[in-house]
Amino acid sequence: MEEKEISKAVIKRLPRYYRYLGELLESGVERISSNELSTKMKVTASQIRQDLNNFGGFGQQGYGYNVKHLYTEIGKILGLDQNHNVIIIGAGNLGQAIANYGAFEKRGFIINGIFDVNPRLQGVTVRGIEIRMIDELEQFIKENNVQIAALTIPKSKAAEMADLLIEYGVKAIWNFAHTDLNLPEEVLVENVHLSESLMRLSYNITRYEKEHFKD
Amino acid sequence: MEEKEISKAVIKRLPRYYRYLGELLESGVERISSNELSTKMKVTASQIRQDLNNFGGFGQQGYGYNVKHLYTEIGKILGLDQNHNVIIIGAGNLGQAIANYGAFEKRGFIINGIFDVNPRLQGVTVRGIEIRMIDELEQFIKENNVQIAALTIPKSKAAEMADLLIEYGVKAIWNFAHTDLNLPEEVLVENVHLSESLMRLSYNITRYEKEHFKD
DNA sequence: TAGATTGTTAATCGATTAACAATC
DNA sequence: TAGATTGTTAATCGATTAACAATC
Repeated sequence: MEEKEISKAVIKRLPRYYRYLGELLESGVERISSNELSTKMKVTASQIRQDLNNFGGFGQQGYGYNVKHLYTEIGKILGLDQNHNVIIIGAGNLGQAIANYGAFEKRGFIINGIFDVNPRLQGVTVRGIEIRMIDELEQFIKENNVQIAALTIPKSKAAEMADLLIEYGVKAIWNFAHTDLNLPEEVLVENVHLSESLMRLSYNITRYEKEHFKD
Repeated sequence: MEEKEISKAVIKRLPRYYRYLGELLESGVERISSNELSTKMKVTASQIRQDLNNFGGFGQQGYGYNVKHLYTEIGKILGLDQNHNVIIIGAGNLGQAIANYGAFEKRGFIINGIFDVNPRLQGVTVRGIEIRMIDELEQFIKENNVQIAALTIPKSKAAEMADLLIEYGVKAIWNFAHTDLNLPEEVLVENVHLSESLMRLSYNITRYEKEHFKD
């Protein structure tokens, strides 16, 4: 069975579909057409149909899409029907923010460990999760089948720590450090570069000001 | 003078160029060719030259690009040569993480206020910045010429708060709430949807597992 | 059956890469 | 001047949108 490669652009949009469908589901909507959804989401109906058809025919001519069914199916595609064990490396504000955000657990992302280098934090708990020291890392990853590590440490330490995490068996890194990690191809990395996001905002402010107050 | 519209794809890449050039500068590199940079950044040299030429001819034939000069120029394009006043709405872990991240100030993003609804936090300081109550918001925005608001509150309150911020004069919103804000066209919004980022990671893990352990 | 809406092919648009003349 | 490398045009590739036959 030849799996056709799904483009990154499509994958990037999937979680947003999932979010909108979840909200529709909550508000009791049973079915929706690509056209109605396109109005809500401000994308073209054509794109919605094209995107969904990458994964199968979820709709029905003359009817549209069943919200509950589509929601479930996209959830499966995104792997949200399975649990993922997550650890957080770095118990600073950002690490704690992630640990405290309950909605992740609801989606199957189980945070079962937080690690830090600061000995003062040893044993402190965040949302019931004990902060551990790095010397426990290897054993913990292996014993708890940890798949994802959220990396919320300064960039100076990030590359080294990422190597270690991969060596110990982590499969994917959610990287909040402001640097690119150079890891083997099979390691999955999702970067969250907040400073880059802020710079894009700054670019747009600057351009807007130039356009409107040029003199 | 007719400004040609710069594509979003290009703008998205600019901060990454800026980061790499900053690192080169720090390590004392004086000049670099599109080819060398392309190797470091894992993009094509052609793309680098095309991207930069949207903004002007920063290079020199036979020489390449002067690192210092290019760094400065990209900084200007991104608006990092000017200060931007930022407030944070929501003094939770995420809000505090942003407040505590010193590198933003270095880039001209001056955090001069943090707001929350929790009266217990009134007067508490984060990195020397006092947490204020929402009833002070309007006056504060106007008196301090606040351009950017980082929105780190639960999604149930986000839309309403965003409307308020715009009404009070904020020009741009850095949105961390897991929802889309429907604001007037001229308001600039940069979304950071962490749950969507995590879902993309989950998608890739799931697909990877299917490919390698299909049976 | 008539109406609605999908799934899918074809057309368009935009972004990336390749190529090379210009020029330092 | 010869070599290197840009700036820029042309070619390719991929993603989005439009159109419509299939079908519920």
